[in-house]
This record gives sequence, C-alpha cells and structure tokens, in this order.
Amino acid sequence: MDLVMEPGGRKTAHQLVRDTLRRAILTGQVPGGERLVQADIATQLNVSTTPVREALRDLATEGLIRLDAHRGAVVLKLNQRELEEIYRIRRVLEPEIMVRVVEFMTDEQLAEAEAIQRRADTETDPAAWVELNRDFHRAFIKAARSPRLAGIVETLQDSAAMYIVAALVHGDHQMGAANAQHWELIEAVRTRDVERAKATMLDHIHHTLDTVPELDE
Amino acid sequence: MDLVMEPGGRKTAHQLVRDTLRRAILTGQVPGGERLVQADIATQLNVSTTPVREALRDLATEGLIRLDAHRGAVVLKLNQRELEEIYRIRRVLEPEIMVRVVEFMTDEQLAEAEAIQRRADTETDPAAWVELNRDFHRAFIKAARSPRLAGIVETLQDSAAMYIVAALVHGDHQMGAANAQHWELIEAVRTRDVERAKATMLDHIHHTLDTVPELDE
DNA sequence: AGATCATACATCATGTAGGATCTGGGTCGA
DNA sequence: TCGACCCAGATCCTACATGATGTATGATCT
Repeated sequence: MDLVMEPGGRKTAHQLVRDTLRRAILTGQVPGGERLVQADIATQLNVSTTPVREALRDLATEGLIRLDAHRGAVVLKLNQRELEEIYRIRRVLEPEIMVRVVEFMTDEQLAEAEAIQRRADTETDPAAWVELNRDFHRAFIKAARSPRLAGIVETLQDSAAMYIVAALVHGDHQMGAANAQHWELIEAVRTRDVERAKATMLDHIHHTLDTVPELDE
Repeated sequence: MDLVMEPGGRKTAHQLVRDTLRRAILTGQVPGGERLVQADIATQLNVSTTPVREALRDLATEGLIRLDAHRGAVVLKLNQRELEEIYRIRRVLEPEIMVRVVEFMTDEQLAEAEAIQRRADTETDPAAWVELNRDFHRAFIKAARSPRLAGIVETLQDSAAMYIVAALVHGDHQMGAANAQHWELIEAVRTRDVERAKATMLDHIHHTLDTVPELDE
C-alpha cells in the first residue's frame, strides 16, 4: 500500500512520521481516543510540523484517525457497529480475493507466507503477533495481483487490527485458532482448491469477529 | 445537505485546492498523464505550496494521482486492465449496498435522488452529466448508512469517472441508457424490491463497462 | 441566585516565506 | 559511446506568522 518508497531505503520525514505513528496506533501503543498534537509529535521525532501534518492526513484517509479542521487529530476508537461494518465488507471482498490467490499465487509466495506463519505459531506477544498476522494476510493479498482491491482490504484490516490487539490483551481472542486457520488457508491454496479457500477465509473472518469482545465506549 | 460545514461556509485552503483539483481531474479538464507542479497550482489558486501538498496527498490516497517522493505528482491514466479491476470490485460491492439502500433509504432521500436525475435527463454536456451521475450515485450510497463502504465505492467511482468522461467525449457511451437505468433503480427502491435493485445495479455496472471503449496507451 | 450570553485569553491548527535537498537532464571529457 | 560532473527546476522541510477553537471569567437577564 506504500505509495511512496525510495530506492536507497531512505525515508522522507513525513514517511518516518507516518510509519511510526501507524505502528504505534496498530500495536495499541497509542490508545483509541487519544488526541494527537502536531507540535508534540514533531518535537518527539525531531521534525517540523509540516511533515507531521502530511502524515496525519495520510492516516486519516486510511481511517486510523479522525482529522477535523482547526480541531486536530484523534485516534479512532471503533465501536461494535463499525467493527461489524468492516467485517461485512471483508466478508464480501476476501473470498473474491481468494479466487485470484488460488489462481495466481506462486510457490515462492506460498513459501514466504508459510515462513511468516511459522514465526506466528510461536509468538506469544499480542502486538508482535498482530503484526505477523498482518504480514501473513498481506502476503496472500499481494498474490491476488489486484492492487486496488489489495489496498482496500489492507486498510480495512488495519482499522480492525487496533481492535484485535485490545481483544488479545484482554485475553478473549485466541491466537491458536487463528494460526490453525492460517495453515488451512495455506493448504487450500497449495492444493488449488478454490471452494475450500473461500470457505476457510469466510470462516476465519467470522471466527475473528465472534471472538472479539464487545468493548464498551 | 451536509450539516457539518465550516463556519461561514469558508473552506480551508487545502480543501479548496483539493476540491478544485479533483473537479478538474474528474471532468477531464486536466488530462491523464499531466504533471502537477506544486508551485504552479499554488500561484494559480493564490495559496502557498503547503496546502497544495496536503491536497495532492489526499488525491493520491484517493487514487486519482500518483505521488513519488521528490519527483512530484502525475494524473493517473487508467488502462483497460485497471478499469476492469475497478469494475470487478464494484460488481461485488454495489449489490451489497443496494440491499441496505432498499432497507434504509427514506422518502426524502429518494426524492432528492429523483431531483438529481431529472436534471441529468436533460443535461447534454458530458462533464456536467458525469458530475450529476456522481451526485446521483452518492445520494444512493449515502442512504446505505455504511460510511466505510460508501467511501470505498465513491473512490472507485471517481477513479472510473475520468475514463467515462473520455468515453462520453468520444461519443461511444450513451447517457440515455444510463438515465433509463437510473430511473429503474429509483423504481426498484421505491417498491422496496431488493432483487430487482441488485439486478438493475449489476446491469448498470456491466453496461457502463461494456460501452466504455478500449483506450490505447 | 441561577442561568445565559458575551468577552478575553490560551492553545493549537493552519498558512506563508524562504532555504535545504533531491532529481533528471545536459555538457564536457575521455 | 559512455561515464562523471554540474546545473536548473522542483520537492521537501524549517521557522515564523496568522487564524480558529474551546475554555474560563465576568456581565446581563430572568
């Protein structure tokens, strides 16, 4: 989803801010509802406010924060209804993705997904696991060769990720079940079984939504 | 209309730039492939470069332009494959939307959509018609009460709009057929006929894709 | 007195101007 | 022909100025 990337691995200031903030938000380091003050972030990361503003604008379009004119940025806190909306959309899009994954995913890409999942199997830290989970799904999505669809689903996943971390910390969500479903996905793709891949993904989505607790406002 | 509005109806500079540029791109006033130079836009709209940069960043996440670090912005020119990807996604999402439209759309909202369509019926200028077309679809999408889904579909529609304008100008796409289908949509919603609404929308999407010519690179 | 409205101020987002840095292309030399 | 260097043009960033918003304080009305 990175629109901007430089060859030498050098980042511009606003990329640094954007990536740092996104990671902080997705791992739950910055909780939902928290206010993001431009000047504070700027001094903390040793940059000026302008790149911070651009980074905030990016995160706003990604749906991670809310940005009101003259009023500043707030980290979004999803409620149950919004989480359900995200999963309602994913329920429609992800099977469509799996059709193409089964068709296009190369053995190398599959091996890469397996490698990620092997690390996820032994990971116990919730924040780290969520990142591996994100990487795993991205490996699949990338294989679908549908960049716009990929961008949409990745954005939805990120928005939900904030919620998942909270659920993991509260101990209500089981990483084990998700790991098992991931392996089933891998198996379905390896055998090029479209129906099984779609069904497994649907199951995975439903399961995740079901095990996430209703967080109070 | 929107209850949320800047006090005094005033827009911030970057909103002005964003809306102006978007309109210019969607109406084909700024053709695909064109380079957007920050300083030029700034002087043209009597603002500084900073709000221009923010506006460009917005349009980049919306998928209307490409923004490379240190290299500037270019208006995207879709090829046939990308257009088909957009319609592949819309084919899946829009029926889902219609289910909710039929369920939630109020009579006032329906009347508003009709008013827009009445104006579209007599519009002959392609660029103006495309804007009315956009407004019409937005009136429906808004009624689905699913803000994220709405944002996704609106973005997809905008990306495709550039293409549609080109098609209209080339005379290959018939506005009349689209107008007729719009009225059928209105009728389907008025009678709360979910299946007909979904089918009509699917038809509408396919028809649009079919009548858009293959543009060469 | 209690509530409502107006005013003043602190805080922070927004906009401007100008300098630092990068890119792409052209020139020179081998 | 090819590579290294250099320069123009544009992006990116900083520092400062401006402007909007929310809050606290005090005035006015019921």
